[in-house]
Amino acid sequence: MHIASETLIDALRSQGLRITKARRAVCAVVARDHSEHLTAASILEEVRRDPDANADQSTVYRTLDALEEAGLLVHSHLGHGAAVYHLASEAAHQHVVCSNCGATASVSAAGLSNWLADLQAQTGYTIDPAHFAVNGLCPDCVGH
Amino acid sequence: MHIASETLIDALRSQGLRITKARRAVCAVVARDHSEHLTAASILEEVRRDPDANADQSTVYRTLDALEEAGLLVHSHLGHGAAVYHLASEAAHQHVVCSNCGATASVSAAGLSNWLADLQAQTGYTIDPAHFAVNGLCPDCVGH
DNA sequence: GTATCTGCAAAACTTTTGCAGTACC
DNA sequence: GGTACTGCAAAAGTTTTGCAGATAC
Repeated sequence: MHIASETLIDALRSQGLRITKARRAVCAVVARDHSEHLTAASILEEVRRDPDANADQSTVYRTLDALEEAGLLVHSHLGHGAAVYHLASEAAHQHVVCSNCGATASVSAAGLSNWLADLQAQTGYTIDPAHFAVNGLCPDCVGH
Repeated sequence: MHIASETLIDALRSQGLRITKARRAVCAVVARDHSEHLTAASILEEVRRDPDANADQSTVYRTLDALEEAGLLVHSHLGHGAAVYHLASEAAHQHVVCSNCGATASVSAAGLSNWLADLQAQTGYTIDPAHFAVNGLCPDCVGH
């Protein structure tokens, strides 16, 4: 899955939001590095790597919020540390995080549907498979 | 499921740990209120309600760590806020958390086994079903 | 021109840590 | 008596907020 920075910018524009240099910079990083586990801190670091495109921490958070509000981005909590951000269009996968070393694995959405339906039936909640992580021990750590 | 404060105390003792007033107080709260979503802050608050049994924040965290180390307690992350603590003996259930209002529901472990086996097969991770939450929208919030 | 956005700085919140003194065994 | 534990205070890490000035439309 690929996405152009312009797609993100256009979506912000269509929400009536203003297009600023800082927002362009954040969108560029997200579009470029969306396959990594982007945190607010790593996005900020990438933005600052470009001397023409500075941005403040708080602006990064506010831009990420705007992108989430627009439905383009989601964040997940992988455990103790910072939240990670993904494109919503790529969110149909699940993170498995090692409780010990923090390593992560991704699992496709295939095979989740029965489980999601069960959960939904039992709770009445509309389950959002994009926004969760599962903890476990990775093969390296299971031997303890 | 019921557990006596003494069971927790005894387990700490059998780990060679010393039994102090602060540890007794934390164990008493955990034993009494384990069915609620106990956070470190709420445990501290309960401990301080008893004028004879004061304890510091850091002592609460250290005691909770000791109980986890002893295998009696687990914590889960339900989203943005503080971790919640449960007795390990009660941990075989799953939390579903509303992304919007924070309401939670619990789901029994029944029906998870196929899904866990799938995850385990796909990732090689030893999945710990005690330590995760699922996000969604509760019935009240789904209408937005 | 004006409402929105930015940067800065500070605060909020949860959790961890260093250290000198206390208390358990 | 000696080691382990406690309280205090401060720090660490992530995210939020208030506000005066800047900027997009």
